[in-house]
Amino acid sequence: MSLTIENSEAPEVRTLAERVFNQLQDAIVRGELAPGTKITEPGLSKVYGISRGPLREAMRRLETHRLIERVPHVGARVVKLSMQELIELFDVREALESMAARLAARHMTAEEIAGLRHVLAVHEDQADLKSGEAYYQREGDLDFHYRIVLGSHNRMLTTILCDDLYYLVRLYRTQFSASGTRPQRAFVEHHRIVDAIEAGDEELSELLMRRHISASRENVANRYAIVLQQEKSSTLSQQRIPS
Amino acid sequence: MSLTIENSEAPEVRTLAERVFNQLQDAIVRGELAPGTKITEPGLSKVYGISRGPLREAMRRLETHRLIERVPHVGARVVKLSMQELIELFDVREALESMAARLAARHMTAEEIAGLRHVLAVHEDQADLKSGEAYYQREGDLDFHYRIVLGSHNRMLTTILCDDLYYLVRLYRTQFSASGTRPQRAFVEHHRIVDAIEAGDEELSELLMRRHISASRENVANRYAIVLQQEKSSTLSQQRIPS
DNA sequence: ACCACGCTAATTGTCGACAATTAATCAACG
DNA sequence: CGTTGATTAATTGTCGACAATTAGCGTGGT
Repeated sequence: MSLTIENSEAPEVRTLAERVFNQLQDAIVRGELAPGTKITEPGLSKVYGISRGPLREAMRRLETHRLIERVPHVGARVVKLSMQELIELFDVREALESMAARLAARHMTAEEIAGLRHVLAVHEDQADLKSGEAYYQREGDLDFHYRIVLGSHNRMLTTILCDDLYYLVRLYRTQFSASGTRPQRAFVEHHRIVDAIEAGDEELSELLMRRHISASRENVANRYAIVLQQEKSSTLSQQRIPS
Repeated sequence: MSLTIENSEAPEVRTLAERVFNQLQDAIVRGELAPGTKITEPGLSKVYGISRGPLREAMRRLETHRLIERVPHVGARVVKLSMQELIELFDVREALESMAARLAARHMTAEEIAGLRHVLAVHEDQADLKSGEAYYQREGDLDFHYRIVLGSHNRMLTTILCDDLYYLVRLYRTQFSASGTRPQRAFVEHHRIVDAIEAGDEELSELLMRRHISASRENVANRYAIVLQQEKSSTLSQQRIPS
């Protein structure tokens, strides 16, 4: 019947390494494993009840996804994210996703565009319910970008963005606990991007996506600057209690 | 003097897995392992005289670099490159390297720019010696792009381009045995890009790099179209010899 | 009191063997 | 003769143990 849909509730990842990789990935992205936490192979192998073999493979995959950092003969620890790297991530996203929008304008099918508009509608309703909160909006925003990347019909681009970078995006959002964009403006921008894609306007699609992500970066940068100042003053007020 | 050059002849890869990974990577990129060749763990472990443990790790790294393709419980084989994927690679490069050029115009130091001009000069001399051949020119061209990416001072961008994609670029060049650009025009374009970077003109640097890679893509596409036609007629003439 | 050296404990790197899954061959049947 | 089925061989996935390297700690000397 279908080619890619699994038959029942358990798609059953074929290998232990893959399963523990997914579990660890989720644990890191959701913040259950704090950044900077040292990861030890015997420890995790006991926790997950598997041998060190598959676990090493899972850790190697986590390393390539930049969710953990390893140094030979020393060990691995969950990535500690810095503002510098967050800006870098936004620059990479700006480059890749603007290209994705251009290709989406060229290749996206009518069905895919319809799905995109549907996501946007649901997205908007949720934000109406809890206006300002924009909690579920994060996943909606991610879904929006995700679908445009898929719409580029560029396998390499899709792999880099969806398999390699989006986990980092989510990790940043949890660690900095900041929603990337204000719903109001983001909605408008999202709609304009879809309009451009539907019109097949490659140049405009690319330009709008570029501005959209650039605005996100500026917004996050400003938020973070404020947080930095708050922590700074807070630290100063607590200086009377050393150590 | 330089940041990325190792201190002597043997930087001493600390682990067996890393060494065999480098060896396999070289073997694949240089074409010693033909595309589509099936890779078997016991076989390679005997060839390289190591156990299957480190070898599996090396193969996993090769997989993430897209140099081999693996399917669970079945095996791995060297990537078979298609024209479709080559175009995809060029699109990704266009997006990332144009961003790199923009950031390079913003962040590149005087020393780095001087090094870039030096590469261009050597590059040109070699092409003067063996005009038309453009054999060493490939490495020179790669070195040029490499340095601009480093000049972006964006660690994430550098990792994606230099560690993940450039091996694929080299692999494509060996498999299709086609130098990406004609030396004449490439030289001019390279010089203009460096000029723009030195002038700190972000917009122009990005635009020129984008055109440069786009032109490369068109050139390769045309060459490949010709090769396709040749093979087509050649196959037709050999149809009298089946099997 | 401070620095240097050696030792110990823990973790990573590596190895060989066993179990599970897959693909292919061969035989039997329609 | 084609097709289906089971058996067999090979490869991958997994495991536990051993070796190598590192970091921390304690001791001794200056």
